[in-house]
Order: sequence, then structure tokens, then C-alpha cells
Amino acid sequence: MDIEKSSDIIEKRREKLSELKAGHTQLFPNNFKVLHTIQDILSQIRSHPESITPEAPVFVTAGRMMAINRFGKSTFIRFRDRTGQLQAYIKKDGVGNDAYDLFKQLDVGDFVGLTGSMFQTKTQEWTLLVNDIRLLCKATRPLPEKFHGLKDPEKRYRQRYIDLIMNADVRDIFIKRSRMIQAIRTFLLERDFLEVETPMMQTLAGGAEATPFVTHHNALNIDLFLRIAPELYLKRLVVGGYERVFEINRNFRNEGVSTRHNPEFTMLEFYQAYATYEDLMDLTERMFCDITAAVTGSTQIVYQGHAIEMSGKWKRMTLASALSEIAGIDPSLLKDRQGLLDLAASRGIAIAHKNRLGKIVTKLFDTLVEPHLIQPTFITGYPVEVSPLSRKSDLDPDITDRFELFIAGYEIANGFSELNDPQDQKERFLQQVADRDAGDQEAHCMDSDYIEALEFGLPPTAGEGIGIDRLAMLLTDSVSIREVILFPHMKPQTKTPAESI
RNA sequence: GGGCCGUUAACUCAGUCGGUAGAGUAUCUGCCUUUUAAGUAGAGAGUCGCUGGUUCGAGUCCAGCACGGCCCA
Repeated sequence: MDIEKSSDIIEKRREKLSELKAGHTQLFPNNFKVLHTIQDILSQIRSHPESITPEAPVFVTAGRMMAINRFGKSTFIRFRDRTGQLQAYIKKDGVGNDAYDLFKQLDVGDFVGLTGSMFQTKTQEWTLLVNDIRLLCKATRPLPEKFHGLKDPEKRYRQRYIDLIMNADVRDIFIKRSRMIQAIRTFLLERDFLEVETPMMQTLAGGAEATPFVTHHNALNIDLFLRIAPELYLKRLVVGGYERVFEINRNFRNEGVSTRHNPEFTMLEFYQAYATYEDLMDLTERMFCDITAAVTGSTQIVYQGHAIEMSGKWKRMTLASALSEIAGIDPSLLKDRQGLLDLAASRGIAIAHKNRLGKIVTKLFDTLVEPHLIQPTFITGYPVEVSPLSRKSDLDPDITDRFELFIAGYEIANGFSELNDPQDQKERFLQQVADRDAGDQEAHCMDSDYIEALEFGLPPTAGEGIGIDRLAMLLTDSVSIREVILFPHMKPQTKTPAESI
């Protein structure tokens, strides 16, 4: 926002500011000591109502004024702190003529420090009877209108602080998000996992199939990539002897922005030695059940009209059976590359013809099956071609010991038994390099340093990644990822010619 | 990347067939010592996203651009 841009309202407020300053009112003091939150005051009333009289006890509290109703010589205000909202009543004969005249200069949006006791109005509303009021911070810009609030999504995202001031449901989303992450942390710490941080800037961006952002280190004069996943570093830590590790942090992927994609997003990844992908499916069921209960108080959520039950055992099915049962594809077709390409073409699904079989199958699954998986469902049996870091199944060398979790039609988690055979891993990387040479920009690069780590020995391990933003969307019934990211990515606003001079 | 929609006062929104820009809230000046979107009398407030075009005349029609939203890839 251009600070020079001003309206008559802002001009008037600035004049008011100068007048207050000229009258020796301190506009931005910082020596007011808050002794009670609004919640403190209200709980005292609830627990000891007999102790409350219009004379005592005296509370010292502070907050932002959200509404002002003036009547000549007395005024009701509504103010808010982090714990809630309270009404206060200020009378000219209660605070004195000078203080009252000064108070008349204040606006909605200003912060005030209030001292007083509690009484009930004739409608029985508990109200702070103010005997001293202090300006703590003057707001020079007006808040949006009290009834309609702030709705413009662009302004809500760009100036999230106004959104948070005006919209209680938005405040609630980020409180829930914070509780959710806390619940995850607690769940993992209770199971002896160690929280770690691995590099955000990497010389080689691996661990996922995505295009990375590039940045440059001046002193070393090398390009670095923002990580697309922490996976390969976390597994190096398991090699190092930390048998259970997790990281909750940002990943960066250089792709389109949509209601489900932000260039930077938060992932949980965790790795557990001596576990299999099947152990992690069990663990995930318990984790999601715990988290949901911690955030919402129930194990059932409603997402976009769908009632979703998180507790109990979730459905598990293979990719192949999901394709035949849900998409109605003849199982005999699943090994027939050309047949699948024809089928995709007949259903209007665009697939690059050079793709290998596994990629075609997965693509068909994404479009034909994924949207139908509303209740929590584990899909297993992913093809080797799309799982370059997963252990091959002992029963079928074409598929891996891997699952993905779908809820409400979206992929929420991805886990597998880790490939710990360095020779096999090297061959998979070589295949990825070939895919990349064939034009697949998102295929892995060869990571010999990681192969070397595997050669020192990665114990049998299973790992999983969970999209934290997607999970937050689910638990807050949000359709857009921007609703669960405080400052979602926005293109810069272009200045008008007049402003840019 | 494609399609559709939006951008008008600080905020939420109207604006008819192309003819001098509207409302509510907010703001300012009054009255009002128990209000609840307080009431009441008055007043001020606009680069109609930007740049061009058509026209005697454009918020309105046309083109391009920017930003945003939704859907699709």
C-alpha cells in the first residue's frame, strides 16, 4: 500500500493526531501495564460472582476499540484483546472532564488501556465501569465497516492483518492450524521421534518430482535450489543413527498457483527405522484421529458438505483394484500400454505418448479415481516408475511398498518403505535421468552423495509425508489453500503512472 | 496456458437506452449519562483499475494491459 495515498478520513485523523500531540497527549506510550485479560475478568465473574461490586475489584486491562456508541456525556465502547471482547462504559463524571474530552477525540481502531470495575447494564450485560482511560496507540487509518466487514479477497490476502481484525472465522482458522501442528508434534514426540531441521537451500533438489526455484550464492558463486522435499536429508539422518526423525517445514515448488497450490507450502515428513509402510498406515490412522479430536473436539468433520469419519480402520485398496472398481477399467487392460492410451484419449485425458506404463496408470487414477475417494482411503501398489525412492514389493517387482492417503477427493499423505539397496537406488536414479533426458523436467537427478550414504547402511525404514496445508483445509472446511496460509503468494501490484514517478 | 466473472468514496454495494456520480456504514459539526448495526439534525468526501479507440458526449460500447476470483489444463 502506498502510504502517501490518503483520503479525507485519513487526512482528518492525521490532523487529529497533530492536535492531540500539541495538547501533550502521548500518542504511542509503552508504559501501561496490563494486569487482566478480558478472559481473566470474565472468569472471575463466573467463578466468584458474589465478589463483584461496582466499586471492586478494580481491573486493569487493554485492547483495541471495535465500536463506540457516544451519547454526549457518556459512552459505551466495545474493545477486544486476544482472549475476547468486552463492553466498557465511560461517563464524564466517572473519569473527569479533561479525560472525557480527550477520550472524545479517539476513534474505532485505537488501542486503549482501561481501569475500572464491573457492573451489569439494564440488559444484564457485564460491562467495565471505567474510572481511568489511556490512549495506548492511535490508528491513523479507519477500519472497514462494522456490519459488512472486509470481503474483497485480494485485500484480505494482501493485508491479512485487516482480515484478522475484522473476521472472527479467519482468526479461528489460524488458531486451529496452530493447534493442529502442535497436536502433530505432541503425537510424534510421545512416540520418541526427534524433531530436526534440514537444508532449505540445496545444491541438488531431490526427494520429489517437481521443478525447483533457483537462487544464487554470491560468495561461493554457485546456484542453489530451494528444496522441493527434505526426504533425502532425513534419511541420511536415519543412516546417522537417529532412528525416528521428523521435520515440519516449508517446501518450494516452481509451478502454477491455484486453489490447491501455493509456491511455498508446509510438509510434515517423518521416518521410522524398523517400520514398514503398513506400520505407517496404522500410525497415520491414529495420528489423524488424535489431531482431529485435538482441533475440533470430535473425530468427525464436515468438508464441503461431506461428513468424514476419521476414527477406526480406513479402507485400503490397491491402485489396480481402485481403477477397476471405481473407474470401471478392465483389469486386463492395466498392462496394455497402448490400450490405456486409447482409453485415456476416449475419455479426454491428455497423456504424453512417451510416458511409461506406470505413469499412464497413475495419471488415469488421478483423474478417474481420486475425486471419488471421500472417506479416508489408503491406495497401495504404486508402480515402480512413479516411485523412484520406494522399496520394491517382494511379491511383484513392478510395484512398490507404498501408499497414498486420500480424503475428500484429495491426496493428503504419501508413505513408503524406503529403498535402502544402494545398487537398486542407483538404477532407479539412472532411469530418472533417462526420463529427464526424454523431456520429463520433473524427473530426479542422479544424487551420488545420497547413494554413498545408503552404502553406509540405511536400516529398514518407512517414511511418510503429510501436506500440512491440505490437512488444515480439511479441518477448517476451506476450499482454497489461501484460506489456510496467512500470507499466500500474490503477484505484486503494479503502480499507476502517477505513483511510480 | 485457456474460458468465464469482477475492479465505482475508507468499507459493502447500486448505477436503467451512452447525457454533469448514488446509497448504507464510516468521517466531520450539533443534540443526547444504560447503548447493542443506538437515535437524531445537518455537511463534506470519487484518477469509476490503467492505456488507447469509437462518439458532440463513455462508469456504461470496443481493443489492449494489470491485479483478483472461480472453473479447466
